[in-house]
Amino acid sequence: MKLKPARISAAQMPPRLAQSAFELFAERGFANVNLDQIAARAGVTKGSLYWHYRSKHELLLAACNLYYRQWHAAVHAALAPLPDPLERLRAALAFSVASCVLDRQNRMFTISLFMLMQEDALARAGWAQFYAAVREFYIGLVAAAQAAGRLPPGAARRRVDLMLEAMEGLKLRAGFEPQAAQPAEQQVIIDSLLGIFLPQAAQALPAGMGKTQTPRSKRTNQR
Amino acid sequence: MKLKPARISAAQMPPRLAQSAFELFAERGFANVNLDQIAARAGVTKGSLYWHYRSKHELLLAACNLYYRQWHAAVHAALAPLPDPLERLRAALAFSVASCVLDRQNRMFTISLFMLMQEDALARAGWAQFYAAVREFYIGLVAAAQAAGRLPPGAARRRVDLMLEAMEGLKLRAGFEPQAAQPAEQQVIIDSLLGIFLPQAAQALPAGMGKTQTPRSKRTNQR
DNA sequence: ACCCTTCCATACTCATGGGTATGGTGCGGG
DNA sequence: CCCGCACCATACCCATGAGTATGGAAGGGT
Repeated sequence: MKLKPARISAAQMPPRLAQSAFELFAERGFANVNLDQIAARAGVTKGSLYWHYRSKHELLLAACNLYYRQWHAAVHAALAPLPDPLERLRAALAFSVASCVLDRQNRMFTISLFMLMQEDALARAGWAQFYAAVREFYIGLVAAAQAAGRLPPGAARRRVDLMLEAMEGLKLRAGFEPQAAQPAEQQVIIDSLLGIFLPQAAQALPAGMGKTQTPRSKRTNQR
Repeated sequence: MKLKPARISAAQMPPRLAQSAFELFAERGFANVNLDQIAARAGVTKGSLYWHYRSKHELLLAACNLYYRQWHAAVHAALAPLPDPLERLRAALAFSVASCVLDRQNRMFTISLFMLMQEDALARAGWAQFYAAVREFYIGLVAAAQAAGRLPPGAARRRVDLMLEAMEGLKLRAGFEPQAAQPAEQQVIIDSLLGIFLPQAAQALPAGMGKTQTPRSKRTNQR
């Protein structure tokens, strides 16, 4: 790999370590990676690692922030050449599905992160910020497509929320139903998610809904 | 708690240990619970634990299976007194949201389990079976409500899939947005999930959604 | 040249926890 | 009565891995 142990500037050592950490975390999960392996992948040892980071926890957060920044950069790069609003939305969905749902390593990293978030407020805050940014990003895409008449108008925020929740659910499902995570399924998934923004049953449904009576039952709220 | 160390039949020791394991796992996550604590909660020590289970992994799976059985029993008990199909669906959603989305301990257990599934085929198979059963259960409820004219017909399977994925996504979101997991939100969430089965956009708006018109502001999406 | 700061490698400490070895206790049956 | 098995407690082993102590090499300033 590395032909010469050509001096690596110390200034770029922290991101290099964070990158190594991210790759190993994505491969095996937070709990199954130790600091020696991370340092080794970066071409150094634990002594160097502890000079740049104070703890494994700090490195964990650095790896997360690295992931957030790279994800944003990649999705913006994927959309940059596309002018049409609907195509931009479709491309964003395609990238999200390919990276977040179908990619095993990304899933491993994310689920490890969700586990960490259960007990770490900083990790929670970081993800919350990332998620909010992604949400606003999608709302903007949908609003643009609606304004251009490429999507039926209305309820952009709610539909984006539903879409993101469904995507997260799909991610989890892909973890235990490998057949749902085949690359061949990508287009189906994208169309399905896109269908959330087409509420008019334009999605290959038998159009037979005559009675749409609203339920008015009383609720019993046991448990 | 336990007034007397009154002999506990050895036959009920395995489920007792599995129950203790489940409670501790739900409290702190798989990785943060050791076998001594599990045994102590069951009123025994590790020697006894290893007589009934061969490894922590085996106990893990037993705790999962216990959870699956208890969940099925609880949801069926909640629906038993309800005759109306739509009320049954609503009650099932209420129970699912209360137990799977809003309950912190349940979330902790589930996310630990998803982490475990990434590397353990048996855990994956167990959850896949549970998930399939829940899916069929909901499809039955929806189909019954549709057949009774209480829901617009069509696409029961697809909508149930979308609903379950959204619920899983909500679970994850509740983990890092505590304000979305307040008990007060329960009814909003239930109505929102129920709205998936009412494709005509007749769904009540979730709170905090005053302006439903399409925003047309330009946004700069840096960082 | 010299020192001093930065950066990194080596070798250690030490807590943790899964798993095991072994010995004890209660109880049913011969 | 006592033997033996089922069941459980105690004490141990030991691999793992985070964190630390320490010393050495590189490079810049004076």
